[in-house]
Amino acid sequence: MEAKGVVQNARQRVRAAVSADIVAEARRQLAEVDAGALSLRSVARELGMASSAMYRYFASRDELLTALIIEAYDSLGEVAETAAANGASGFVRWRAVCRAVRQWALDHPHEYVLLYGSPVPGHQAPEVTLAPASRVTLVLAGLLLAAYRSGELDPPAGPPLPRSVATEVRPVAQIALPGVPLGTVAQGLLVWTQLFGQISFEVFGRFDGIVEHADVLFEHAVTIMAHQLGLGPTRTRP
Amino acid sequence: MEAKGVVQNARQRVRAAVSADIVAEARRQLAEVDAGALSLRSVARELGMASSAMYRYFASRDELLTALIIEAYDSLGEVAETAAANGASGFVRWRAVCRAVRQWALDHPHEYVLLYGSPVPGHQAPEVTLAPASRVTLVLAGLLLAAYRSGELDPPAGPPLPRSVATEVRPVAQIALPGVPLGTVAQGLLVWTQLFGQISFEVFGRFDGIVEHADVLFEHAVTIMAHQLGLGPTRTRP
DNA sequence: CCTAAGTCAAGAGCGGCGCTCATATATGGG
DNA sequence: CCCATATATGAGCGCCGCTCTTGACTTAGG
Repeated sequence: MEAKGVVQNARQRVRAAVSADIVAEARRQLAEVDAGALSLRSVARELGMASSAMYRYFASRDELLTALIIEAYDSLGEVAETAAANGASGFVRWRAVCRAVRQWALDHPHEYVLLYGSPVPGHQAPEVTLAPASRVTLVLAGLLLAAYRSGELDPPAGPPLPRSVATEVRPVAQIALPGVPLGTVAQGLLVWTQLFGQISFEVFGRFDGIVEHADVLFEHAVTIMAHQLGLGPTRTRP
Repeated sequence: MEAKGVVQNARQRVRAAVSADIVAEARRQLAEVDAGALSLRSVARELGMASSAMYRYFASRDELLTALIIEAYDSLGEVAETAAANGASGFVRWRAVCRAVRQWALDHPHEYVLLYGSPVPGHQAPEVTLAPASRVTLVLAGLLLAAYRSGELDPPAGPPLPRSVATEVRPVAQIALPGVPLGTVAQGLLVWTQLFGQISFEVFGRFDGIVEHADVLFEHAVTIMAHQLGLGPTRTRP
């Protein structure tokens, strides 16, 4: 067992560099071609190395895709965290995160598809992606929790929460939103799917010919969702 | 120019039959493998014909996929239309359609992915898919319109509708929901994305490890969405 | 300093893919 | 019946992911 410091010997150093180059080139190609069409051989060709040499760095095409997925999740997660960092009210922070996630999706459509589209042919999300994948979700949950604790949150409106839903939602609440009313937690889950449903429809082109300015609808959706969460902007000053 | 009747000569007859066989076999394989992995050669192999013979029936793999997409849209559309056909109230019909669409998605996950997942590698939705694709949407719109006309619909609640959203939504309203308040139309669009966002999250496995019984959450989502539309079950008898 | 171990890139090769094309075979209408 | 025409075939091209052998290079130890 050796001392594991940041300092690496020359071998590890060049290995890490080549590995990074491969991922970078793959990410570059992902901007031009979709994940299904991304090929190891093409990446190798562009890097001037034999395709077989790839397998010293990634055991399979799947593993390279996994690296790209992690990178993308981290990129999106950072964007979301940055957006959530500042903001006078919970609503403002919520809106900032929504806008940031949408903008990232529009800026990196192929990577968004990689994360939130249909599972890539044959690709099963491995364990290692779970943590980076949860960053965005945790940002949203943190936002809601902070708003609740600062008393910004209206109690859940609308129909009463069925017992079955309360039971279903309780574990989530205990882990991510302790103390928050279960009705609000349930709304949080619904809003979570709605947010990504909205973005996915736009990125996947499902609004084409139906909604011309998706940004206008998105802004409205953000407001409505905030309202559903009890995060209305009208309540900033009681 | 010949007389175009239903009666076909033997050539056309066998051609149509073979074509149908190809689509059927492809659909069968789609239940086992995802769209990206579906191959012409495999279908041909199973049908006992040369792979090159496929190209007499479908100009490309893309065209076969298009045929499958149309078939799937029609299958889903019919399910939705059937579900919407009966029901005492708008809410009951709405719920029936939601449940039917979800169930179809769970029963045909690969086909659902084909329709509502990320666009298949290189595949651009061709003109011919537009009509079948809109069947489900039209069912939902028809439902809403009928509920409005029968006076079942509560006026839109929540924050007032910004002018920009009203402008954006007006064309949709004129085409599909004439007379319906624009606030409700906007809600309709949001609920539309939310419905498929919810189903997509479930089919794509995004609830794994977070929500155990997605059906419970779905039922709740259906209720909440109805409430947002002004279709609450509490208002069935004024 | 020289050798043995460990690491790496390269190239050939396997089977599968979409797709094309020249060629052979039925088959139906005149 | 005969021939134009629709249909089926198999070889082949250039991709793909992936494996395996081979040779070269770096590193560490005697």
